Amino acid sequence: MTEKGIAPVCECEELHENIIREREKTMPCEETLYDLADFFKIFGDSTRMSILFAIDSCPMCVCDIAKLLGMTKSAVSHQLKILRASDLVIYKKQGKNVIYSLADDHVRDIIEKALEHINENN
Amino acid sequence: MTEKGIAPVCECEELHENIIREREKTMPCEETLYDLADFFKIFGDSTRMSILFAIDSCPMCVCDIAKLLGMTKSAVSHQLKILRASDLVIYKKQGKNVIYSLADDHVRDIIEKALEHINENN
DNA sequence: AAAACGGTTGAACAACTGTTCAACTGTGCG
DNA sequence: CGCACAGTTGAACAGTTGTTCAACCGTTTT
Repeated sequence: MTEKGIAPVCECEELHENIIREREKTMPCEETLYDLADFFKIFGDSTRMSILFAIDSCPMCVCDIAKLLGMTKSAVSHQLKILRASDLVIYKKQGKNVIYSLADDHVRDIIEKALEHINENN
Repeated sequence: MTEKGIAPVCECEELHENIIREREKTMPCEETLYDLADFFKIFGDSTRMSILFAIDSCPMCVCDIAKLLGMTKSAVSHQLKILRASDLVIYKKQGKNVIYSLADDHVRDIIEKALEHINENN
């Protein structure tokens, strides 16, 4: 509560005030921060991560994804909707089936980097 | 419900069964999937994203971060704890202050890739 | 020693998120 | 046509998550 308001009371104010002002200029706009967070939120679920790995280099229909992951079609479909909305997957209809595949290589690149970090820090 | 059980009833079973079996072998182990998701979950919050940008190339104390982002010290500290646990930030004590900075360059790389994707897809 | 400040922590609450369930659409086949 | 199946969708429920609040610890200053 004491941190709020126009007049901060922290004693180090005079010392670090310039640092804060400096940083304020180089900070990305709020919209970018939200976009970034929303983007990463998609990857922050093991189900969606599984789906991405499943269809990586091997397009699959919803039914097969569900069977592979041991989930209901409904649950998979809900997650695919989210992945679609983020342009991470594309799909094409093939008779009764809907075949999903990865949208582009960014997904692979990002996951690659993440694996590097995880492996380095056990 | 119909999807569960040992005997899948999906008609396309015979056709795609081999695809599923193939994919099952190349799927990462469950632990890796959870680790990946947990890792990305950290980035999936605009507050934590803001903190990462704030201390990027400019180490800051908790108090300054709080003032810069217009948050309480408590809220910032809670998030820093999560970032610490994921080895994304490091810190050193300096008198009364605790100075936080980015742990390594992976963070920058990953955010870079994400920005690419976002900018391409509007 | 006492006061002041930076920082951390746990509990509580509100907001969000993922799965389930049931109902529905659309395509293919007998 | 009518049935079976693939897939989607909205509501509901349970589990998770982020912020607030209050109390606390450690260091510095007077």
